Amino acid sequence: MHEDGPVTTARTARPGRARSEAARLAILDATRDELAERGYDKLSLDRIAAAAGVGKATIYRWYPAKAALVAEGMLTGHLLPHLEVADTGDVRRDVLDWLRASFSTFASPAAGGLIRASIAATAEDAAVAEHYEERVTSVTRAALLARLESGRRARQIRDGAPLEALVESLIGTVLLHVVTRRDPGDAALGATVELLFDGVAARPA
Amino acid sequence: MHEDGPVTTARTARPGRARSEAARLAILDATRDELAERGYDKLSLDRIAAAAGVGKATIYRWYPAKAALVAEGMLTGHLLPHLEVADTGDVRRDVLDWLRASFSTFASPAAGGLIRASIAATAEDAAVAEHYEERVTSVTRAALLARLESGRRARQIRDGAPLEALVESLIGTVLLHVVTRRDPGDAALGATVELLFDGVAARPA
Amino acid sequence: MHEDGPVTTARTARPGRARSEAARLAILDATRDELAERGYDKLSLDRIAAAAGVGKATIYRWYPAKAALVAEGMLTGHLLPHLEVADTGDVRRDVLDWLRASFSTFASPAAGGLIRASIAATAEDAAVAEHYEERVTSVTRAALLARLESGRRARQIRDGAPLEALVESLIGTVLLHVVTRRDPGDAALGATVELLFDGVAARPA
Amino acid sequence: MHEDGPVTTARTARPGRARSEAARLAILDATRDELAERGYDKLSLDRIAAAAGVGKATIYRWYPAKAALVAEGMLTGHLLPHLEVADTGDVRRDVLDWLRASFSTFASPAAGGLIRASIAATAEDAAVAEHYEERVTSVTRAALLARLESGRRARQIRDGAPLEALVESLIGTVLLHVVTRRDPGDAALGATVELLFDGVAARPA
DNA sequence: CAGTAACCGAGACGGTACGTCGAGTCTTACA
DNA sequence: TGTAAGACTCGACGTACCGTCTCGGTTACTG
Repeated sequence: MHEDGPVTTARTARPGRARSEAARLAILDATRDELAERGYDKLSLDRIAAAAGVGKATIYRWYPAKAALVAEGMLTGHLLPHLEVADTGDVRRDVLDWLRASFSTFASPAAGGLIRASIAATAEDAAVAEHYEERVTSVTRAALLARLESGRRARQIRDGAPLEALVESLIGTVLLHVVTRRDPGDAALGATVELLFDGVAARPA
Repeated sequence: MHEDGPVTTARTARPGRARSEAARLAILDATRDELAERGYDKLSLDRIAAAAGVGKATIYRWYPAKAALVAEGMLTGHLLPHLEVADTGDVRRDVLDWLRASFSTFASPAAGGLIRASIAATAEDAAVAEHYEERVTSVTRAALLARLESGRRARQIRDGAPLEALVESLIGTVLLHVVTRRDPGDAALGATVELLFDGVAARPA
Repeated sequence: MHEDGPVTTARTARPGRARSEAARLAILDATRDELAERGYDKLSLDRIAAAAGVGKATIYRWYPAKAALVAEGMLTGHLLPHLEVADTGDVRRDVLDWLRASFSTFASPAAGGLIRASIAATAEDAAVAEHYEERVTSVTRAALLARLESGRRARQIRDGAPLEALVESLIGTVLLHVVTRRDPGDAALGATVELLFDGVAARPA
Repeated sequence: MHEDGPVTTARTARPGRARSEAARLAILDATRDELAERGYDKLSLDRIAAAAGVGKATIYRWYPAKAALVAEGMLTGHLLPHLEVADTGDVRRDVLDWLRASFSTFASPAAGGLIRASIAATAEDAAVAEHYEERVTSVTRAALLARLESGRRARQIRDGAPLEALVESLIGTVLLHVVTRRDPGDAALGATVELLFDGVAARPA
């Protein structure tokens, strides 16, 4: 009656020197700095390696290509900050605050450069796009959707409202302004919230 | 590449050649093909020059850098198709049709690759972003806005409605799906139109 | 692209910028310095390119590989000095002087390093060996042979003497000492000349 | 004899696992194969380690550097075959046979590649050159010299003949042909022997 | 006979150099 | 004199090795 044999060693104990998590994190940090400073297509793996104090081969040992490195950085939160959606009880106000926070975050050169680099990487590479969707956008999407559903339960949002479409419009609006580098005034953000909650259709009297 | 007609008059003119517009158009065509096939950051001016039958110096005579070439290509319509906004009298339907046409256009690999390359170029380079906004987005923006104002005059849209915000949401929604390569079903497009016209707010009975 | 141009452009007048002879010479000079300092297998094309003020691609435009670069340097005399064989009327003395000059030349670190690097390149690569034989060894061989034949005409060397074998022995002796870095004394050089002229066989009384 | 405790470790046996002679021999065999196949400067310790079924650190535990490995391989006879000098009573014939055997051995691709790799290593590295001289060349030198002195005792070689110079010429001639990859005919070997025994000087009648 | 110290295969590490390719500039021959 | 062709410098790419440093694990001497 032997218990579990060497089965547990099957996965964790490879031969050879263990891979250095410290090196991996140094690479991601250096990548974030380079991306913020120079953008995606000016990214140089030579510079990243030098800045991280790492051999170039180590980068390729972890990530097969430049795009994968950027993708990994995004999904581990090393590159992009996470924005919470508050719940004050007033769903319109919480959505507006999220919009304001998003725009003020991405208005800074560093965060703006990072997000634009991520968008460029996403636009260039389908695999990166998938990572981005799964690990970044979907988190934001879910957070917004949860807040909206909470608002519906609070009877601030009507039953049957197209909440998914609302989320897409919110994120899309932010994305559009980030890409075109336009800064909407606070009034425009208010107008967006008005639009999404009240619509534009003429009301039958 | 074609021959200019009145070649025989060359004696009276200055020595040298006067054929330039054909080369310029060949460059733009080759750029469009390369962008659609390989994307922005894999764009090679050597390949473009070879494909256009043109010397590299000729490209630099017109465009100071790679980003400027892409920007110029976009604003002359060589890269991106222009989508009309119809006016059937029913503004909801016309907006929905524009959404459908946009998605079906960008779902094709060629047009999708082009628009994603443009987005990457835009995200990389502020000057390209400005060009893009001035010559491409603003055209679409104006066309949509004109249709919406026409709808307001027809009493299908209420006075004081945030039409600019609506336009941003529409374009942003399209942009988001293009970048993430997700294909919304037709039902989702209908939900987006419903959202933008009717809002989500609970109505006072 | 049409082909009704003058046929006379066939070989000498290619289109495009002419290849820079100055760059080629700078490459060879830098190669010589690197070889003398570090030897053949520590030779770095990056360093050569930097020292010559030349792009690495330019080196590869001229020479397909490291070995070919070294071979070309040798055959153009950029790497190895040429040693003359004097003709004072006394063939033994002239041969001895050539031996002395050869050893004193190759005893210096710079010339010794160069010749050893050339030997390493020759030993590594058959194509280099062929170049070396055709352009370097054969010149020395011919010069020595000419002097020996002149000595035979002066009745200092017997008819039917194996002059080619003598040349091989002379060059081989020099090569052996260069490779093993041993410095024969002057007496040993004299003994070599005595050997080659008088032989070792016992004489019938 | 009481104060210093661990002095007794001066015995041959150290604590810990003994070094594996089998691993050392596998390394030398793999080195020989790699050298014959690819030459000295393409030698890869990674490949040697893999071929020998040995960790790279084991190689460095035995040999401090690539050059030392090659040197050690040469002096243990793992890399180069040893050529005997026969003694049939006829010294001219024995020398000629040694020359023939040397050339026929080094004419084979494997032995030729090995000897050329050794020459390259020797030319590159002074320490290797010293090893080579001490353990390889000097053995051949001594064997040839012994045979020549035996010939002198048999009155086939005159007293006072420069035997060391003869040995240098013989080895140098072989070396020269190995490096330049030229194959002398049998007649040329005969001419070399004639040269070394009879000289080239005109004889006073 | 249990400890333990040096060994072992394996392979990741920081580096250096490779040979290729692309950007943007400059030069030559031709039209 | 403008254009194609293409060589130029510069610099990044992704790969291969070097020589070193861990890993987990294996002998074989020692206490």
